[in-house]
Amino acid sequence: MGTTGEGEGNRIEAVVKALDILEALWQAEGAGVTELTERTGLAKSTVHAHLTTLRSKGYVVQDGDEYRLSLRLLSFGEHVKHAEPLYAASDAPIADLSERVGERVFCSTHQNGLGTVINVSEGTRSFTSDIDVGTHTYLHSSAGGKAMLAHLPEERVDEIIDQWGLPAFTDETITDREVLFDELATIRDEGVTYNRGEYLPGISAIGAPILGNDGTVFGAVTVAGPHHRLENEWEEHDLRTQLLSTANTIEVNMMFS
Amino acid sequence: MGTTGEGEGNRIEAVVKALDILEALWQAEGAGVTELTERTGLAKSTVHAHLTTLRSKGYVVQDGDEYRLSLRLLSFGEHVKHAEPLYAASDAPIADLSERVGERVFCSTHQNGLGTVINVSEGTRSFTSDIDVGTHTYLHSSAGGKAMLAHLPEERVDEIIDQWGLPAFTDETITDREVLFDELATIRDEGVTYNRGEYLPGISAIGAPILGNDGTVFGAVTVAGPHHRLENEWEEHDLRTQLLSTANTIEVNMMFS
DNA sequence: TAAAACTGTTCCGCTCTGCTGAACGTCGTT
DNA sequence: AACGACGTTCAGCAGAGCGGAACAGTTTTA
Repeated sequence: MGTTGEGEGNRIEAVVKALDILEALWQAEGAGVTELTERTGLAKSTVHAHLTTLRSKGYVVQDGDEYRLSLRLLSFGEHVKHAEPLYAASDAPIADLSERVGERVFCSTHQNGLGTVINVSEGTRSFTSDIDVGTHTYLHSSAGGKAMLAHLPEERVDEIIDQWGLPAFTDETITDREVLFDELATIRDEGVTYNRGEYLPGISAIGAPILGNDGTVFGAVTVAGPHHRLENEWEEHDLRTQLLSTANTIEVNMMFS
Repeated sequence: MGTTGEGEGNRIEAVVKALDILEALWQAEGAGVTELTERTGLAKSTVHAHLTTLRSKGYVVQDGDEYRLSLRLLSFGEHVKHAEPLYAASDAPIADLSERVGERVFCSTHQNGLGTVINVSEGTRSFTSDIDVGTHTYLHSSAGGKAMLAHLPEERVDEIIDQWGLPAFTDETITDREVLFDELATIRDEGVTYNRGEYLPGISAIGAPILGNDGTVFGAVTVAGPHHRLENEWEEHDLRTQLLSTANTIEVNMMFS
């Protein structure tokens, strides 16, 4: 996932460097000073000074010659999760849906033009994947993401494309602006989106938006699974109706919070 | 909870300030520039510059005149949670225990001389409390914390007391070094710890350590609930045995990870 | 056994940058 | 219309962050 975001002129370099180090530490799942100098391109002494600072504030722990992210970050994560109304509102509904269909169901929202998974309910037959709570996704390449894009103002969609582009993950990924806008139009008619291997080969998904009274998008619900299995489900159990029902339940929950 | 940690001489001030702002933003659950200047004691323009930096890196979002922590922090939180072997190892066992006893069960670990709750399983009769995943606790005032202290080297316990002190939360909190060490000795005999309103009035808890083969402590399991209810449970269902069994299950799980 | 090649850590000086206080623009209120 | 609150911008000085090199360990190599 892209690291920068925007240019935005006057940033405090020291803070940017500290955050770069945290991100590198995250990717590396723990690393030594030298490894971090390679990953960040900073001087060894600079990395060291930052690590000392981060450790003294409790965000990093030192374990012999290895530095790792500390559990301090957990409280931030839990905080933002619970601060997001969708988290509580989606908890029961997605658990219910995943139990009925047996597949993985997740609820995501958008921020800064990217999607973030904020709640996951495993199905009994869930495949293993790298999608978990906290995962960031591009909006154009996921079912839930497209469902959200379809209900954002068109100029906002343009901004997002300008900022993040339309990178391809598989041969099926939509990379053309016009094609995307066409699909968004049909989504608004049908109420749900499909994703057929546009992000991961062989993995399909169905997504529905979660809307407020005034039409603003709060997020999306997505059911994901292996391509063939989902196609069957879709016929047998009328997945579309169940998904819309779940989304609607979440919408109602959102009104009382 | 204390914010600093240690003196540690040469810290990068800009980074310290950025983290202070993040922490203030966390406490305030979103705030404007002016509120943050009051909370942090920094100049308004300084706060603004930091917020711009944090926003450009995606850690903070701006919503009109209010800044909030972004969902970006969620990926960090989930990362450290899953990087901690205790998380996966405790998931099933504590769910099982909380189902049987009906009370809230949580699993915590220690880092930097503080406890952190890394997994919670709600019981059917759980009371509402501010203890949740990510919550930091002082080790001397919680059942699980004392269970962990009891199996740390004595000099390490001294260090921790020197660093964090023995602050009192209720009249029952242990504030005397000798008393604490006496209690730690009896804990090692009995295998479990009790907490009778030492952190929250009227709330009791029972904790057991999670130990490795070589005797090192990985963490602790704790059952918490209203005082009178827990006393009954304790008699009826022999909570101590069930708790030790759960702790042991987690210890076994830890060996295969 | 010695030395070479790694680590993480410290030191010091230069330059650049982060900090501040004040001024600006823009809302909502009185 | 004047006021007060907010977030934002500006400019200049002092201090602090940065990097290169030297230090102190530990493991690997000859």
